[in-house]
Amino acid sequence: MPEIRLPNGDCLKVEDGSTVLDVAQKIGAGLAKAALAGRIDGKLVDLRTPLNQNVTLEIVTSKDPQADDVVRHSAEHVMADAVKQLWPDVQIDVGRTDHSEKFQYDFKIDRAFTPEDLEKIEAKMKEILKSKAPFEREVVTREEAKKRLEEMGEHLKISRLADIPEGEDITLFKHGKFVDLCRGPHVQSTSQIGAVKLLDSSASYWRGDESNEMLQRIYGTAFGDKKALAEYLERIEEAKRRDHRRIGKELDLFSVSEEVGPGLILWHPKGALLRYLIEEFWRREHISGGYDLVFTPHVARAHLWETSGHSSFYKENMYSPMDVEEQPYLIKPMNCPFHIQIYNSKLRSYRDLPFRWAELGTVYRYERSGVLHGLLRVRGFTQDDAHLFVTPETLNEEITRVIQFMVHIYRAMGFTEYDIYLSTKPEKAVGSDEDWDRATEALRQALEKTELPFEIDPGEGVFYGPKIDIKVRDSLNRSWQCGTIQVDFNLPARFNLEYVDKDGNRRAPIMIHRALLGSMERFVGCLIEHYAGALPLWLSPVQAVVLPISDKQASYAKEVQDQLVAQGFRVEVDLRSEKLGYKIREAQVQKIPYMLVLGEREMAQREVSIRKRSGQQQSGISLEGLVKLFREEEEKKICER
RNA sequence: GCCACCCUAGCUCAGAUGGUAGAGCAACUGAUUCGUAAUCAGUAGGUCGCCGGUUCGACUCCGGCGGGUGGCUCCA
Repeated sequence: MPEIRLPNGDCLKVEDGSTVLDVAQKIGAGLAKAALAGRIDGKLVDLRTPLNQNVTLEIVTSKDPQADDVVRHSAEHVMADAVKQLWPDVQIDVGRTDHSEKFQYDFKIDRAFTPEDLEKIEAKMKEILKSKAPFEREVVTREEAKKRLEEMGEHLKISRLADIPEGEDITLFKHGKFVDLCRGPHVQSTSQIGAVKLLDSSASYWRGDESNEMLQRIYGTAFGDKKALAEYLERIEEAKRRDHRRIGKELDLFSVSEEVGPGLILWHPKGALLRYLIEEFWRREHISGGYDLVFTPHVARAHLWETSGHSSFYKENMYSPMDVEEQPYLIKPMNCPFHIQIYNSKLRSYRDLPFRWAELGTVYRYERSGVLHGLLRVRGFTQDDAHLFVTPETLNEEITRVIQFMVHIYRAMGFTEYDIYLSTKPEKAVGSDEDWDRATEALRQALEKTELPFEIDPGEGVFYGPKIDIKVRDSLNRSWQCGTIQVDFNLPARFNLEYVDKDGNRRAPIMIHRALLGSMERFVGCLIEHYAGALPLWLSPVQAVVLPISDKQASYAKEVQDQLVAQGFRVEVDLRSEKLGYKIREAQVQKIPYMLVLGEREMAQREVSIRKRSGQQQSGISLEGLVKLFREEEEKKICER
């Protein structure tokens, strides 16, 4: 008789063949009713999983962080069921529930689902939920599973059978008449899926490979109750309101012109000012952080890219060569070979190392039309790049230093939470396994030293080396790929980089490639969404607008503007003969941090009244007081929203 | 690039079944001088993304191209 250990420390003896659900029933009827899944030794399992050995078991109810995943996974089955009922010839592939609050399922069908189809499917799903069909689990042999799937005409699914490792139970899950090859976990019955909503449909390649046929994928979400769904939909609306493309237009920050070409950003004056402010901060911090700034050209002879390996390993992202006096030249997709040329311009000594060379380097990469997206994915962008040339002795120390510097910069920009990934050797790669191991190990050790939590992302490194990717979390808890740190033994070898060591021997330096913000384009897009356009004072293109109540205060208004401008602030004045409410609304829509209201009173006292974009008001502020207030807020870099 | 959808005034959007277009906001002009998110009136503004086809006639139907959106794949 297996012994089951419970979270409260209790031990429970159960009969052979008892399931997770049986245990829930034994502990309490109420708990059994609320049970959505189990967790055995930390791993999520289906309620119907038999307990054959001594384990630690936790019953997952709606309060569990993973509860929604179970609900969504169950909804996946319900959706596949609904689609099969509506289109009996459809073949199901697989579903997926990730942690993005969505589930999906792929279908082989010779049409694309329309929004009306989704409505029909959703209606059918709701019928199924009402039917309160219980989920049933059946363990079968491989042959039996194959036979059953063949009978159902699920040929795509049969190929998935081969993915199940030998020795693992092959389980079929059934609710109503619908049977699916699946591992679970599922809720007890469809009635526990409180709310479903289909979100979208699109095509996707079978097994994610673009040489395969396309399947139709439907995305949906599900929650235990309707309130949670409503909150989710509200979050989606909020994300739409913050869309940097929308805010970028509203605040007149940037645009893309069909005439110029897709993925090529035009920075309008206010957007350019925002970028300038970030860049100035970036340059100052780099100089004080031990970096040197460099500038390099936008094109180089094709030969340079052959030496670097880009011509073979990065070809699909590079634009066609141009002819310059019968020599082929290429537009740069990366800055590294140029910095390498600077390194190679003279003989280097170990005493000179490390070099830390930073450049806001504009690169051009061919991105397929379908992937372009606002400022986040473009064809021409400026990386906040740097290359460090270091000796093996200081490699780890330098990586640690880069990570710490990066965190410092992110904090200043208002980002305090990160997801960090260590990406290892990809399939297409240059260099020996030994170098790759050394480089990967260096990154890992540096990360461990900083005590920042990270995950391994296998096979996701760049062709010349492994990397650390840093994603910042925004105010909606979404994560954005920004920084990257890469260790590289390959380019130094390809370009024969060397330095003279203490003993007089020549050795190869190691390169660290790194970008913190990623690119100015992406980072500004990210900032806009993080702050919903309400940028902190130090980054606001317009920091304050002076609003005289009537024409009588016009000259005083200009005087206030002039004085603040003279103090280095970015201040506008609205002299139009509009009512105060109108001017405030406009400033509010423009997300200007401070509105300075001037009427008879203020003019007489030579003061201003302030209204923050938060709605907060304060009157009787002297100009000196205002300057002090602004300076302090700029210094803090923190934004009140 | 692939799949689906979309493209009407600067912006947001209306415009069954084919008969060459409208609203709100913005802009401009005038009046208003009004204390914390929209004062009133008037004016102007569109070869309905582009090219071709069908038709007596196309913003509406068909085809091609361009651009966009959501995915797939890829990525700073």
